[in-house]
Amino acid sequence: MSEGLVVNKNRTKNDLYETAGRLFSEKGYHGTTIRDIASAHGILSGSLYAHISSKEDLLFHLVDDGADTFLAALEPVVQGEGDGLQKLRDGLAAHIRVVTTQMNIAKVFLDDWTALGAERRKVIQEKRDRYERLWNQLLAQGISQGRIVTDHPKYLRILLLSVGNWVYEWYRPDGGLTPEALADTFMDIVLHGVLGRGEPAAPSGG
Amino acid sequence: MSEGLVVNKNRTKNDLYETAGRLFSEKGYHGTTIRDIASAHGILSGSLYAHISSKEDLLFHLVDDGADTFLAALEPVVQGEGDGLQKLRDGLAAHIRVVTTQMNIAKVFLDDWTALGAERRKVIQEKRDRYERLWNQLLAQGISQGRIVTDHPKYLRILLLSVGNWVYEWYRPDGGLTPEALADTFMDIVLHGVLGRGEPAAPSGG
DNA sequence: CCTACCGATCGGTAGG
DNA sequence: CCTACCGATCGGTAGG
Repeated sequence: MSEGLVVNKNRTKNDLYETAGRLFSEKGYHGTTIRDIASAHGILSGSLYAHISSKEDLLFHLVDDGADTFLAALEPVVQGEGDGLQKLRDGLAAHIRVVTTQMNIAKVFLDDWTALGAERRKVIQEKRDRYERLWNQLLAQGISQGRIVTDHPKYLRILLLSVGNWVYEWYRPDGGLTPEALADTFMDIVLHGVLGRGEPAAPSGG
Repeated sequence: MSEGLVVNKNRTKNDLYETAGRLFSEKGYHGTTIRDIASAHGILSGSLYAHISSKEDLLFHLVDDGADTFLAALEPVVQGEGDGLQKLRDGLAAHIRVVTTQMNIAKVFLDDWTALGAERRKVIQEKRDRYERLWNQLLAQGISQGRIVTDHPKYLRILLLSVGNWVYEWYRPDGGLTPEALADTFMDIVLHGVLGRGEPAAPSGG
């Protein structure tokens, strides 16, 4: 019965990653000090090294976790059966769901991975490439089914990922659209276009 | 006649801003030291302070310059006469032109402005708000002319700016599309959509 | 996880 | 723009 009172105990490594992720997301990797992280975690800076071996270790863990999260969200969509249009929408929703529900990890993955040393950056670059290939597959499926028609699949991919990535810059969890509603809204624009039937304005003086 | 030999002299403040902009863009504000900048500029770190009064001064100048550059590019488009569709395309082209031809300034403006102190961040926030309002005006013009039809003008603006901003993450000046061609490609997708005439896949087992 | 500390580097200054 | 430097803070360690 007294276990409800046990707070601030039994902090796990996950707490530490969460704290670091929040701070890196807010102030960037280089803008966050070891002492910031330790202080937010409620310990002294030297004590951090009982859990990690370097600041960059912390960054790599978060970035790698971010990469895996995006991959794990998209892979079942690409491999699934069904209509290519629906799958594309599901892919965008999966991406936006990661960005909105794991905003810190997504932001650190997207923004701070370049702070990694060459070797670890290469590991992440490979996962980024894999993620891009998954998107190409997803688009290729919709195109081969005739559900998507475009002369510029590459720029359609760039457009979708741009809009999906940029979500972390403006999205606020409280009171906004759900990730699914967001994906639907963006997909509606991209699928049907926004061109009206109005005529071009007459050249002035004509 | 000997003036052709006078090199590495007469460095101006603009050289310094360019150097700082390049380094901030590459490694971020916090990832760049005063000594990095001085060294790339060919002087010692203490000598920088003959030109600037603090590292944050340097950042503010670059970010503010970036804000003004985006505003100056978009304002004539919004105020100009003509077809709302063409103006929207011109607005996107103007934005992408800034990002691609002044990539360092654009990146520092978009990425590093949050490193500013509260007061200066507020100055930039106001210019960001102004820029957003300009985009809303531009969209409203196209909508009132009936050239643009959408239930979600806010998300159309977000989509266009997302795709415009993210350009700095992947664009490489050599061998890529021109800013105008890029804007045309993205606008084509957004105006006409990419929905094919294919039928939805039949439910499996149906 | 703390005490106590390390060498290196940070942004910045005085005086020329 | 250099010489010569400052106090503060950085990431990290030894020993408990």
